[in-house]
Amino acid sequence: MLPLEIPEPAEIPQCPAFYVAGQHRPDQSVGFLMRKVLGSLLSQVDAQLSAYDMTHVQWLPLYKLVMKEGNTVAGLARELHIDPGAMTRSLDRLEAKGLVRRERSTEDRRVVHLVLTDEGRKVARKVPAVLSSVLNGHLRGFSEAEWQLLLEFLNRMLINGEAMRQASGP
Amino acid sequence: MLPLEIPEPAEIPQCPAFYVAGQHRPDQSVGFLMRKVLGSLLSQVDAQLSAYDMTHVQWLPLYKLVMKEGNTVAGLARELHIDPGAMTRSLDRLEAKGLVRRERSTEDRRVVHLVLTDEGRKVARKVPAVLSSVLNGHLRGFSEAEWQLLLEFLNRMLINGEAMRQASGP
DNA sequence: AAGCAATGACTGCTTAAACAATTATTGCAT
DNA sequence: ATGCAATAATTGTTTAAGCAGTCATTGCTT
Repeated sequence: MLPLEIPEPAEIPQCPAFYVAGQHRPDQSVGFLMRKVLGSLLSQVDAQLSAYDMTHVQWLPLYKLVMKEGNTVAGLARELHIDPGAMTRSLDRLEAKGLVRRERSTEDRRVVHLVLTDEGRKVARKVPAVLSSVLNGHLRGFSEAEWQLLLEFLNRMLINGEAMRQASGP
Repeated sequence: MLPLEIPEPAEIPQCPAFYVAGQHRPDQSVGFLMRKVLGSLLSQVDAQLSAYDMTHVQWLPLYKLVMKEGNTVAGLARELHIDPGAMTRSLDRLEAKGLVRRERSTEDRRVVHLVLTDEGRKVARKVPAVLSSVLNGHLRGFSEAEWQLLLEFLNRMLINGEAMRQASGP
């Protein structure tokens, strides 16, 4: 006999069990849905920026730079939640394209300041408008209150996630 | 003179402009927030499944297989929104680990049916419970109505995205 | 029945991400 | 002042995603 495919119940007690192991339909999973929505957002921004031969891996750092949210390798990596090593190599490509320049800091000789070249700034300045229009387009039909509620939900999930991390992690 | 860093306004008219180019704070962007939430979800599932030496790239196909949502390379690739070529190579690794077996279909000799090995089924059956507990954990404090509202919001964003795609795409 | 577009799986190539280890520099502590 | 932990950037290696192109098979079409 083959073993039945009924998964074991989770050990962790849950207050309201929205999801029961092995019983959710994919279109009801916040995880899969968010995955799809995020994919839709990114692919549409990418499409609108394809004229500049950039994909989100490349325009995200430019965006953060032009918005002045970080101007070092480690800073950008933290902002974008990617590994500093990966960031270094992405910046290599951006530098090779002449969009970004590296300048070793004089105060702290460990850090490298990243500065947009004129060409880089020209591209980076296109990003915010595209980003806004794609976000707004996906929110068509939402009321202001619904939008705020969505942001609140996402923030609450983040806080819950952080709490879980601290409970199990260190 | 350097050019001022004020981006041009989006050409596409928006009904309620939730986002104005260059003026949003990162913690108010549904995009960045969803990115963070998704990262939190995946990293916590990964952590709980790390005993099996698997990351989401590997347990996602197993999950889809055990849930019987697709049993071919192309089918899984569609389900997971990744490229068939990437799927082939992921399956190579899963096959090398002895978790999945490929069986050429007899009816349609183009397709390869994917079947979980006993070992693969053993691992795959762990996934749903972990997935549920992580999702429920991130939804702690949500009422049933709030959960449903969140799902509704995400679905509406998806539909909007689809509409935009058709308007600009083909 | 022959031609042909569509489909499924796969491969080569480039870009990218995580992880670990390395080097240089800094600041803190005693 | 010296030692030492922390930080910044980088590199090597493995795993992975996207894209284009290939080959075999299928089914439609006329």
